[in-house]
Amino acid sequence: MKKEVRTRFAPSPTGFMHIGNLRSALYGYLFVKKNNGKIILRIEDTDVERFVEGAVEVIYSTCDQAGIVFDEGPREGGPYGPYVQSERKSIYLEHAKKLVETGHAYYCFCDKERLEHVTFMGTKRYDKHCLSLSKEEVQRRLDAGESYVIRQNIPIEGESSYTDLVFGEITVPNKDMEDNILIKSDGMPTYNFAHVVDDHYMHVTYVIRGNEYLSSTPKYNLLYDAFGWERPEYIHLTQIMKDETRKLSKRHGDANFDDFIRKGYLPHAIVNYIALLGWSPKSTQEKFTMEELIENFSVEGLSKSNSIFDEKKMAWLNGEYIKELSFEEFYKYALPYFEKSSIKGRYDYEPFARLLQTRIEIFSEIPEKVKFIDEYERFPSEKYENQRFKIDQELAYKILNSYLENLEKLDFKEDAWKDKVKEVVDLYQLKQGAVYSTMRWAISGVDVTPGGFVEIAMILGKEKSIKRLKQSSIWLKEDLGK
RNA sequence: GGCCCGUUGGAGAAGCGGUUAACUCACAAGCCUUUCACGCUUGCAUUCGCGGGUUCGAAUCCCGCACGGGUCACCA
Repeated sequence: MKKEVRTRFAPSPTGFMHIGNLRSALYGYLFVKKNNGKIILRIEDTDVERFVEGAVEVIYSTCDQAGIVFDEGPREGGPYGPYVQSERKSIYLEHAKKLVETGHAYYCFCDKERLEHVTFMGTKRYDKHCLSLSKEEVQRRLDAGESYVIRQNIPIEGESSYTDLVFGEITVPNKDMEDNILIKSDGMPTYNFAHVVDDHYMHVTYVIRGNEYLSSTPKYNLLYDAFGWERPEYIHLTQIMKDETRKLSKRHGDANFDDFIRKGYLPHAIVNYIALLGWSPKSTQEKFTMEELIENFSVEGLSKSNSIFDEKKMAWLNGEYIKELSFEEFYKYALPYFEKSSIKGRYDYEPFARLLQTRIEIFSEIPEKVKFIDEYERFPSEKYENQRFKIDQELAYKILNSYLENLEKLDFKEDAWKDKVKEVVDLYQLKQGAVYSTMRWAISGVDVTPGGFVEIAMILGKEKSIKRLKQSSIWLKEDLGK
């Protein structure tokens, strides 16, 4: 009978959710949903010094937004709790003692000074010094209240191997593995030990985690063997990199889920993007709903080499999702960015929003795109040149001046301003685009605007529009040396 | 440095002994257009880190080298 698929996401509460972490959670979730299994959330807080208040909330809020739901965990409850390691402290000590009894572990009383100079088999490793202590000696020192740790007793001979579902067979010589600490002197277990006993008692059958554990996994398997427990399957995940040599980490900034949300990314766009970073579907599909990700996920598609994070591609994907939003949804997301922009409270946002929906990839572009409303600065006259419409500066100058003629008398109505364009078109026998292109430059002074000349003029109002057009005519005249 | 893992264009990647080496982003060119953007079309690896070998045939199998990552904590 095939064993039930159960995996876990086991972050330590550091206070933020790194994008690589999120991806591990995602893959675990996809794997489990695809195989009718369960995913549990376990908080690994055995490092008392690094604990951050509110960190568990950050983990949950991130996963909630990302659409990752756990079957068991501190919030969900479940039959194998508690799901927070600090609440399981006594279990670990008890199990470590069992290992001591069977000779798979031993007490160690070595102090820091000794540890600093110790070498073993030519390397700087613990030398099994305390392994040779007699039972009585150990008991005596324990009774005397000496500080101790419990170390795993790893054989010196032979080698250990296992099969990882993505990397294949991994073999590590036993002599290369150190007798690492299972129980720290503060009585807390180390990761190395705690996760093994938890995974066993939580019936975890698939361990999905970062590949920094790839070569230490044999040690953990030795622990499973020592207890007589069944070893789980392993799926080790590659790293997400900033560039070829650097990991994407919080130290470099911008790697947290929350940062991207704040920048104006849609949660699902982030999820979709990171799903594709290190995993590839059998088809050429790029956009996936969560259901489709589940449907298509398979460990064969998992990559064996690290991937470099490319925010440009994520932005593209985000833009695709933005275009799909209904206008109401778009407006809801966009609103805070308008509130942060220079037009805050002075214009109706809606016309801008309508124009912007197909023109931005991330919401944080909004303030920038709207800035031209207040800012109008001299720009190089070369900007008027347009190969397609065959415009040079000379022609731009003529167009501009013809347009300006009797402009004050004109009604400030959209149609009137459009008719004026036609007039100039006829005058010089041009394509409409030539006039619009010139006028858009003259009135905005920037490369990109939401909407064309007439839309901008309507937003700016008659007075401001005419003022800008006159100004641009003066600048152009100067540049032409007239 | 020892051990473990990896290496296909600028980025993500498909490819699993015979393909014109998919596809997406980026980039470039062109088309369309009342600007910009969207959209559309085309281009972008004569070659798969390098060198050998096996084979009629290698990105795909084998060996060596180089490069990159991971790991060697009372951190996880």
